[in-house]
Amino acid sequence: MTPEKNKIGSLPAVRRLPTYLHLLRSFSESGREMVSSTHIAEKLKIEPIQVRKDLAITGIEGKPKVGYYIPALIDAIETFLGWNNTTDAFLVGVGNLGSALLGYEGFRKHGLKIVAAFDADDSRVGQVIGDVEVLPIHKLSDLAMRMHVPMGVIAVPAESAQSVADAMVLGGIQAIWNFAPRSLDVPDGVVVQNEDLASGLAVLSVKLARTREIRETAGTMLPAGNGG
Amino acid sequence: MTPEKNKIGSLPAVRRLPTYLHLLRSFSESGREMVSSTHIAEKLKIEPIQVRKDLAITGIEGKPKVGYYIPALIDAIETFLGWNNTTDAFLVGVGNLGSALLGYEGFRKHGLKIVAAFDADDSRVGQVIGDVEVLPIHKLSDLAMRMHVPMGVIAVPAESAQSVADAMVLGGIQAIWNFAPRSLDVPDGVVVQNEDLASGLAVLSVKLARTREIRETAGTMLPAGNGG
DNA sequence: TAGATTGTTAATCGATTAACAATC
DNA sequence: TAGATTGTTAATCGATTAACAATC
Repeated sequence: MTPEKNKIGSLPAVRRLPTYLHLLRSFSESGREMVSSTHIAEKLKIEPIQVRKDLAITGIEGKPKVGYYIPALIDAIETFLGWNNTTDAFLVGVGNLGSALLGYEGFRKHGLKIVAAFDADDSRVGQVIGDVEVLPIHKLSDLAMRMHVPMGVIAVPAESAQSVADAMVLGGIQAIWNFAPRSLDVPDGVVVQNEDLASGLAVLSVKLARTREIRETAGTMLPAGNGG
Repeated sequence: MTPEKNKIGSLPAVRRLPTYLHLLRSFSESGREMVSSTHIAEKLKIEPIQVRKDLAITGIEGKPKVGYYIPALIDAIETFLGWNNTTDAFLVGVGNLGSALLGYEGFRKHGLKIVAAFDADDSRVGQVIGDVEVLPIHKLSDLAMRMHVPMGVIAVPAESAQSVADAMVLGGIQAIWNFAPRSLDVPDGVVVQNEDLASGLAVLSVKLARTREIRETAGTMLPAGNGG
């Protein structure tokens, strides 16, 4: 009954929440007020029951026959994710990916504010990317401690990821968003989210290979393709 | 028995394969030849049985008591993912993220080669990023058709993602790696992999909130923090 | 009211984990 | 040989889907 009990929600459901949020915001911008699970499901090509189950973890309640009140739903998702409060973060590694993350305005809408960037490469130190100056990596721990920064983003090569994580832990950082393709050793109480882009590519590669097989098999089974 | 029957493997398992691959390559570089599931599991902090199950989808077989022969294992994973052949791809949208993807050398190791980039913004057309010149978006369909490009990468804002997908489909592209935060309408036979960075951030945000709750609860239950 | 939609409770499905025989 | 590790078959766990009573 009470919204937001100690529900955590299944992780797959949590992963889907930002997708709902995007859609709801676009509905909201086009002046819409109410939406049903059926309609959301159609747009996202999933099942209505899954939509209702997913939204339930935020504590929101809809109205039978009517659906959900969009502003309340947006607020419920944002609150559940903690995205209506800003979380400060340090980013380490201002190569291609790091610079892209630093320059991405959209994180603001996700409550994430990168307040400082670091790099081990002296030639990058002093650069200003986005609004942020790149600082030498050895200043990270101390600064994180003094600023009580809760989150760190790792965008360095695999080889240096662990040492960066160590520095973050030393600085009291509690959550690490890790874009380096290797697993990190951190003490209990520090949470890590690995974001290996190669995972998505792996799935896509396998799917592509499969559709090709199907296509070829179909080809040998028919007299001829309906050629062009 | 025969390696690579029509096994597809569970998607979560496929997502983990690149992680194994990274680790195995680093073992390989340090001159190692054999590895057991136990050892892989330790490094990645997962269960040995999961490692064996995951590796089994590639068709590889290990030897009792000894483990797996690393070069064969690397080859099996690469073959399963199709990463030992190069897949050509077009990338659309050379903003922050698009440029980062374009500049990322590591995709070569994943069999992905971005052979052309496109943008709707005239001021970006003609720029050279990585080795690739940025072309006007209206050339995409025709060029994709002539070059038989199988894969497209979408790195444009949500609003223009669908029209880019349409152009890709028109050009005969069969697999779309979509970094725009919205779902795409594509015909049957075209596969889409959505890569919404916000999903990972959502999970991390919820985990962080949870650890904080635990910390605070623990705080109220103890006489005092072991201060500093 | 009648009907559409929610939210709960149960059933199914798939992935992970456990147990253990086979084997080098 | 003895023992460690694989790979198979079974059990558990969790997420998705289905069925349906509650309700605006």
